[in-house]
This record gives sequence, C-alpha cells and structure tokens, in this order.
Amino acid sequence: MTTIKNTCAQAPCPAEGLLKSLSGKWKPQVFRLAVEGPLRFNSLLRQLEGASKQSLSVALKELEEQDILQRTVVQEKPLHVEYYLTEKGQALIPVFKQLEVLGS
Amino acid sequence: MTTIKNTCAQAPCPAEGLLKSLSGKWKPQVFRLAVEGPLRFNSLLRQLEGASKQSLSVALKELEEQDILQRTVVQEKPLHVEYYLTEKGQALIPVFKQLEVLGS
DNA sequence: TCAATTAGTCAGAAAATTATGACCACCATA
DNA sequence: TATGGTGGTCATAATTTTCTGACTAATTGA
Repeated sequence: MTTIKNTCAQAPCPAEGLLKSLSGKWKPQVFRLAVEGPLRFNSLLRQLEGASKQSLSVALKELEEQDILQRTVVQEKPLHVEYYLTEKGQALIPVFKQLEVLGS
Repeated sequence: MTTIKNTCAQAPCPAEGLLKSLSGKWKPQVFRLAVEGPLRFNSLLRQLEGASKQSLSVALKELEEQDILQRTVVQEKPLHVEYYLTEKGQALIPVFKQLEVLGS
C-alpha cells in the first residue's frame, strides 16, 4: 500500500469558535474595554469612533450569546444597562493579552 | 462644562489583526495542521473535507501574507510545494493551544 | 502518448457581514 | 410641553467573504 486513504473527517478545530467570537467587527475593542470595567452602550458608542449603533449592538449581542459578556439592567436611579465580562470572558483575558503582545 | 468631548481616537486594538488573521475560513484548521508539520496543497484539500481549492488557496495566501506560513518550493524528485510555520507562526502556537483549551 | 498528480488561477454567483439612516419608547429636566 | 439622554430596533444598501465550476501548466508514470 503506497497510498492510505484518509477517511477521517478532520477533527473540528476547537479554537475556531472562540476565534470567530472575538474577531467580529468591534469585538476586540469591546472586549478590551470590558476588561477595564463595565460597559455602557452610549458610552461605548462615543469611545469607539466610527462604530454605529447597529454594529455595536450586533457585537454586544453576539458577545452576550457567546457567554463572554453579561448584560444587566441596573435598577438604580438613572435606570441603565451594563455589560460586563462573564467568567468565561474573564478566562479569556490572559489569552487576549498574549494576542495583544504578539500582535503589536 | 458638564460634557467633556472625547477627542481621543481609541487606541487601535493590537490583538485585532492577529485575530482576523487566524479566524478566516479554514485558517484555524490549517494552522492546527501546520503545527504538526509541513503542509501540501492537495493533501490539505483531502484532509479538510468541504474545503474548495479556492478557499484553501485564499487561506494559505493570507496566512503567508501575514507571515504566519512560509511557502517553499521543494526542489526534489517530485517537485512540490510545502507550507510551514514561520517564527511568528510558531510564536502563536501557545496562544492557539490556549484557545483550543478554552474553546472546547 | 495518455492519464494522473502536482498546485494552482479566474470569473461569476451566492451568502454573510457591515454600514446607513430612520424610527421607538422610556425617563428626567427645564 | 419640548429637549436631551438612556438603549436600542428595523429595513435597506453596500461591501466582503465564500462557493462553484471551468480552466491552466508543468511533471511523472504507464
């Protein structure tokens, strides 16, 4: 036998989903700011020049779906929303920092 | 002054480029296999079920442009091409492995 | 000389991602 | 009662990414 047919479907890459989760538009920037502290929608919109409500909304929603950010309504005087890192999100901090180091 | 205009363009996120580099179609899978050893085009095509020549070609070309893979023509008996990790690519291995752990 | 393997390219279509701008509802203050 | 801030949604358009299938060109073995 000279050629051995590779019948194995390649294992799905476990890193794939995570990479996708973090690489959408504005997501790295949002994640980065989330490390600093809780995020608020309009505040983010001001910080991230060029971002539109829509794209930011999508980024936040997806980060939430992927259990990286947690959205909470703060029931205080001026009723508002805060996004902060979940445990999973926090677990990503070191990897993200490494990516920052290697990417700069 | 009650409102202070934020004139600072937020620092560009240094992780952004790297995340994008690694998250394109088939790129995580390709990177993963590249860790194992040098890659060959048609071999990859067989391993990555569902990948087309085109998408694979794009993935390889971009990984090459981003200096993650190095393309070399092997001047041996059956003349062929090999792709292997550059130094930068190798530097990414630990981060990638971390992403695999966290992603699974 | 014919067929297969090597490693691709190219044009066009389809699908996914982003951007744009209008609109909404709630609350507070003047 | 109007104005501005909160945090969005929605439809549409533009852009980017990905897929599909045809084609190329050099090399090798039968």
